[in-house]
Amino acid sequence: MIEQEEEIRKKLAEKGYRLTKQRQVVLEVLRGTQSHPNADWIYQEVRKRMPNVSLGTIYRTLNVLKDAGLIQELNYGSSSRRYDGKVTSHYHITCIKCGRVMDIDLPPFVELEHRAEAVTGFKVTGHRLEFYGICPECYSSLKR
Amino acid sequence: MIEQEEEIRKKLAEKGYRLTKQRQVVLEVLRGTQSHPNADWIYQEVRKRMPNVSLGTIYRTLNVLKDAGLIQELNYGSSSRRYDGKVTSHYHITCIKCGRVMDIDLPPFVELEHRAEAVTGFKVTGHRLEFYGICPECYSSLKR
DNA sequence: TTACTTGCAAATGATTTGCTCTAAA
DNA sequence: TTTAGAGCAAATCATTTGCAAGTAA
Repeated sequence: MIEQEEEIRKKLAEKGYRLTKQRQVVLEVLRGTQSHPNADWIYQEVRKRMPNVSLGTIYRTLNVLKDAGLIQELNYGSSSRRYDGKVTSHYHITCIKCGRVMDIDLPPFVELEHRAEAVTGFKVTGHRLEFYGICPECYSSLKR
Repeated sequence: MIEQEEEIRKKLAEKGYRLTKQRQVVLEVLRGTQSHPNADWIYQEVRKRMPNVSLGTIYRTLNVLKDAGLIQELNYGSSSRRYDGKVTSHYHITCIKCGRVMDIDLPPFVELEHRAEAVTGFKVTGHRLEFYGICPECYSSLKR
């Protein structure tokens, strides 16, 4: 399930980074949650295993992991950036009541990029699609 | 072309806001540009016409105009929020080389929301779709 | 007249950075 | 052994807020 340590080391090395204990733990924390946490939440989790880690290291680590293609950054919407241990392209939906972010099980709509390319003249390299709505829990509490 | 002053006043009044000179000028600046500027750029522009305006007022004004539905906030991606004088729903494309943001002339894909709703169980209220790519200018300079 | 708004400056929150020491390769 | 990385604290950047004075309705 979890990517081999050597695989991770290799991806880091390609960008000139080393594999450190801190980077390993951040990655494990991110892969071990369904939530899409921000730096501070990750910091609290990592501290449980490494009490001396600093928030600055968390930020630096997240940028390194992102640069190495090991994690994904989801910074649209809220005031702080959120991270995702999944790197395969997929969409998210945010609950406008409780702020929860969920993965959406839909394949990427590549045809959207073709249409954008045709209309703009840009060489389109990617897209981001974010849905907003009310989650089942919040929806039922609205009716109560 | 430009919405009537009374129309603007009405939209503000619906939310309990007054129409002030500052709000008028910010709105005019935003409607008078094709770019999708951030608060600081708007501040510089407004200062040309109102030298005593403060940056705090710009921020407050942008939030008021957004709340009244007179402008749109585009805060995904870059470190500072960008604003758009158009409120009709449309998509954007960002050049990953020069940072330019352009409007895309495509109708909203409402069927995407239906598919997300079917898959997640959320009551979907909206979506945001952002494209990334290389603009024609940057693309041709790459080949030089 | 009376709230709502402004300008100003200080405060806040998220993220980055400089520096010295530590540890990965 | 060499050089990237960690921890700590200070710095930075974008945005918000408290307050006294100004102004739209």
